[in-house]
Amino acid sequence: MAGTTLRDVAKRAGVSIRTVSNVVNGSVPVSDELRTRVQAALEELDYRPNLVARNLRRGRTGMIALVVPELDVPYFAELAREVITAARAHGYVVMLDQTDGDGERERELLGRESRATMFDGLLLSPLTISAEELRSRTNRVPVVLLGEHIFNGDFHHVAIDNIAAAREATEHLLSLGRRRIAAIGDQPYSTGETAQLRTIGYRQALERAGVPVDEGLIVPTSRFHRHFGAEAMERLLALPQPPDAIFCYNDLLAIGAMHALTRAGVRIPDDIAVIGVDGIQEGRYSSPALTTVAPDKARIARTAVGTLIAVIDGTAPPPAESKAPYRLVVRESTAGHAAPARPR
Amino acid sequence: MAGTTLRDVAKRAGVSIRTVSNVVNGSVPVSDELRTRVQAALEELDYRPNLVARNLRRGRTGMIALVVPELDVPYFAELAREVITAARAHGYVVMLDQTDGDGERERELLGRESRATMFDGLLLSPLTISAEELRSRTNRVPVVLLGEHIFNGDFHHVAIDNIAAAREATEHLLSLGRRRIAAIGDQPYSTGETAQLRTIGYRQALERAGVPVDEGLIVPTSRFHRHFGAEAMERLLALPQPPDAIFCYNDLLAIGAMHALTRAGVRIPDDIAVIGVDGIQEGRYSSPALTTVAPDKARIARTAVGTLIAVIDGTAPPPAESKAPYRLVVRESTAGHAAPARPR
DNA sequence: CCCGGGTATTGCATCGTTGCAAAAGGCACC
DNA sequence: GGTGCCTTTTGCAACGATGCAATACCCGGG
Repeated sequence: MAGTTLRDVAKRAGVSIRTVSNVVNGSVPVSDELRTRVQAALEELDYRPNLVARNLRRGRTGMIALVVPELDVPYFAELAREVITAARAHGYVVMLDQTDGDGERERELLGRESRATMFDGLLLSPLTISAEELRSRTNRVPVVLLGEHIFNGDFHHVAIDNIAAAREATEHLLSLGRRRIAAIGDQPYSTGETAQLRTIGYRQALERAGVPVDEGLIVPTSRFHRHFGAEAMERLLALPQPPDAIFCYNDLLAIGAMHALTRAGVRIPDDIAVIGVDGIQEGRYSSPALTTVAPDKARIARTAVGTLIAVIDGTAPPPAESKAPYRLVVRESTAGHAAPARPR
Repeated sequence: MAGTTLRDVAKRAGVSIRTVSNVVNGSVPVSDELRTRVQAALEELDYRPNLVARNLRRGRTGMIALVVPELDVPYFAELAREVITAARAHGYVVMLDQTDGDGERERELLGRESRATMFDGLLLSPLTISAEELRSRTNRVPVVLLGEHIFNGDFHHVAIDNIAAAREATEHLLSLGRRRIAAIGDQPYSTGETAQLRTIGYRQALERAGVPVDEGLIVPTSRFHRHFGAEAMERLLALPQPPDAIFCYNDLLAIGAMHALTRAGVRIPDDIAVIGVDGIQEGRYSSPALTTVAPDKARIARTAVGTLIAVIDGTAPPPAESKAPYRLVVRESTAGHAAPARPR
């Protein structure tokens, strides 16, 4: 049951434990004769270093944790993939955990009995936890935050400019000549910072264009899932004067909204144009294909991982906010059925 | 930098290290007086147990690894979510890794320098690695395999009955009166075991119904992504006599195929009916909503995690194949536009 | 033949925790 | 008052690896 240890190999090769260690690590020179003998013993006994022991001794585990609300939300899955790739490039592996958007779960993560001590650092996509709590709880575990959640400079933080992104999305709809533009996804309560920023951007665009804001066209949703997008859309369709375009705060809401529109026989984009945010792969193959504001996930992941590792190594500058790039990807849901499908 | 240790707390409370440990673990009785004093010291110094040290001492890490080809493939993301939930119920956390379907990466996972020793067990969804390699490389690391990949009883293994599932999918299309049924997703080469099983089921259904198999309607795809589904569909549409139904080997292929159909102006299901496999959430909100054979992912996850932990604890029966349940979920892509959208 | 200087090898301590078993303390009973 | 038993507390060793510094070895030069 127990694995082979350095001691076993040493005994077998007739050398000291330390010499075997030297052969394994290659840091200290070892004579050809002994190296050969030791390597043979390593092979024969199929030695694998016990990483737990190594980690204890070295004081580092080579693991970082990525904590997201839900893994089966495509944005997070796609981001996770990029984070894993970025971390691997630095020799780190990634432990994934999901909080289900449950504040309790987020707090537990940082609590007394948390596993946080097993990781060299934490990438956190916080949903409900406050800056205050975070500050008081993360005792010198390096942390980098992902996504907007208003923070005051205590933490490194990687996100897109949500206000600008929302403004550009709305401006795109305005540029099509639409004037009754609805917004789906506001969260006007304490933990909906990201949503609130997007609402600000939406208002800015309308105001700049001189279009009055109709508060009835701003539909809040409790979460950013397809189902709530469909529900909100149905409510909007029931209005005496329905909108002619929809800005959804993420792609899942948009896909739900389009589902409701299609079922209701409304033509997209002819009757109502739809735009989302996130740039998930799903939107490329939806019918119609979804126009979206796509954050550069690979860039976000690289920046976040790079920053986290700098914090771990103690070479990081003081905490700062890093704005990640994004781009508008125009597809059928705002541009008619002309755009060709693109291969992956 | 270094965290507070038991030694620090002990010094502060004026007791032995061991007593502090007893208070922290609660396993051994401690007098009220000392407990109070120790707890105060724990609070003041904000002690967090060093899990790496604890793991080394206990010989267990409480971590299992889940290795999948790609995290941003919805099926795996959804499965991962269930695995994390199931593992948590047993007090385990899950480390996620992806191999990108790269055999090298899979092999590296089990090699000399792998991190496998950090985990109590491995859940592996192998894509290209062979049973032979696996057997020779996994030295007493408990392993449970997910998904079909032909194995000969050396490993615990959780999967649906792919032949039966494919047969039922095809039979569903037959029951609609369709006779020219195409199959998208065959992989007639060494590492495409899952696909090959589905092809067998497809053939069985046709044969039982007395429908001759048209080899030209079986379209292989290198991978199970939306893009390849669309590509395959285009090829089928170019046939002199196109099919009237499509069995796609997974939902992503089906969504790609539907995308191509919609662009080509083909009506679904009126002209061509489409069915997939996997039961991913995306299919509920696609236009049209996708009929699918949905494996019970929660059940798969619970069974796999439960089995793995049994292996870890040494209480597992000998390796066996465990067949997970699945069900046919009929939606618009085979049943017209009658089915109501269901909330999540 | 002895010594200096470089390289190769080794022993010891340590990372922070827990298992084990012995020591210390308290109490009741003879 | 001494003995034995039970409870609480403690010391020591160990998990398996690596950092440090001391030792052993080898060679050339005086």
